[in-house]
Amino acid sequence: MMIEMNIEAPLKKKKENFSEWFDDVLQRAELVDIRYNVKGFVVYRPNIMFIIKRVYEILENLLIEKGHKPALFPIVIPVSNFRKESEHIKGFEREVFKINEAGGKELEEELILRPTSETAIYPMFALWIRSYKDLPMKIFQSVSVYRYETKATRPLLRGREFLWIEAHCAFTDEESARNQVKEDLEITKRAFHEFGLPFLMVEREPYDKFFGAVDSYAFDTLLPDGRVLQVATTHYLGQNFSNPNVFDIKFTDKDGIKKNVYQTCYGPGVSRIVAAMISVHGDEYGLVLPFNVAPFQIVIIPILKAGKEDAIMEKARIINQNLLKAGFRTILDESNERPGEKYYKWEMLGVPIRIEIGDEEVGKGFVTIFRRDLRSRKKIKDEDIIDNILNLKDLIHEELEKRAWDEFNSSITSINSKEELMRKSKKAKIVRASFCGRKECADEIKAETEGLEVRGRRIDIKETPSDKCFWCGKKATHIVYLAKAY
RNA sequence: GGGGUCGUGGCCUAGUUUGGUUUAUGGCACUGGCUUCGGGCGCCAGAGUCCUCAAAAGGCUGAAUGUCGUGGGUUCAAAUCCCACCGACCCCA
Repeated sequence: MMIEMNIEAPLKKKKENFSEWFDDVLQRAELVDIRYNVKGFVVYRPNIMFIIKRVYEILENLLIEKGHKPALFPIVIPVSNFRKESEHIKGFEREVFKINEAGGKELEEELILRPTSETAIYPMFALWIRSYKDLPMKIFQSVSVYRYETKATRPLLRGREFLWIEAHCAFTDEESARNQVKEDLEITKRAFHEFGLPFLMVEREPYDKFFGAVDSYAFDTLLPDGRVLQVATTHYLGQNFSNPNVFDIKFTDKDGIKKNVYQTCYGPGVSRIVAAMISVHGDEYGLVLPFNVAPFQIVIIPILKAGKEDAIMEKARIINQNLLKAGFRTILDESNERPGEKYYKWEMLGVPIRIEIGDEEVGKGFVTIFRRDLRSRKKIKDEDIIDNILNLKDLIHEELEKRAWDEFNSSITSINSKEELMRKSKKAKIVRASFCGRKECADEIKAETEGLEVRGRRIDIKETPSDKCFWCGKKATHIVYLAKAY
């Protein structure tokens, strides 16, 4: 049974002005406070930290399951470490924070705040790795990193401090390292399944690689304003960092010969993943969280009536206890607010399921179960509550994920020519086209289309291009996806 | 990197055009009370930048001084005009 509700929404529709909606929901749900007085830095408030901790937990568990071990490296890196890999330094030096003074004295050697930790971790790898028996070495850390972004900063989407996990691995040979990249992709796919987020899994074009990588792979998701957001990357580093001219990470192999390791690194962006979940699933009533991510999965609202308070509260407490025993994260809202006020509050925070218990529920032996995603109600008999929720949680997740993927897939438009692109450019969010692979072509596209970027080629499926590049008409080598990006 | 718009109590907003009658308008949120609860109801009252002083805590009262992002300037007089800085948003490269 569904009940139609014509209730004024606290937020505007996100499709009308995503930017405004996003800022508004961050404030109304008390997620981040942007008033901290340093540009590009925000305060993460409790409501979002509970979500962030769940995201970390999901990703860390997947990594640990695959044999990664946690570690924690210093936030400061000596400039001399940082300069060792020439491409790496070239890419990052313009956006690092530097410390050159402490205790009122100039430091002997300048330190940087990690923009990423290759140059902090790999010198230690060089000390730790001695034998092929030490390999593979798989280490990760959950930290914040610092980049002096010059483009406009946005809370969660692009900050000068952001949260992520970085996993760093070393192997005896190229094949093992390349397999690690595949494993990283699998981990990301599984995690994104939990998050209910759609993605494009691509290999970045050669000129668009991570600074210091041999090959770069990335996950892009799509925000409601039509721009894509890179939410995770994994890189095959080869021996770029391990060779004798850089960190010289070497081991003695079975054959007694000293060899340099092959490496990979992997970085899912936690701030951005949370931003994407907020943006993709949320609506004009606030957050909509996937069941497994939600810090609270079920909220129980007692609706008191004069003279019946005790019976109503007792039923609410019993049901709360039973749900806790069944393993759900629940909360019983016993505050003095009116029921309507509680509905708005918990809907804003995205709790997937709400159970309402009032006089009628007590008298007739049922509860009212409300789904946050559809905002619909059903009456469920007391004895069926647990079964119903077990069923409902899968259903909710399935539908949430499907809605997101449908929206995502319908945003991809295939294009055969420049003219077609210009004609459809208003509608097309993600563009699929045959491409020549030249950087000059990509630059030209970006300049002439208000920022459409070549994001790369898909790696989950093989796609055969037609013979001509859609833009320049020269020979096409592969199919790429293009989008405006954050 | 270039250009534009903007910054007023916790949040949003009126006032800026034409400097003075503003001890800054209204709403939300907040505090106390009534209301006792099926979508954030209604009514009453309060407080609402910061600091200092007097009075034994709190409350209350009174006084001086200040206040519209920060600092400086013009002026008898500045939220309002000018300059610089900081920050936000949008557009372009």
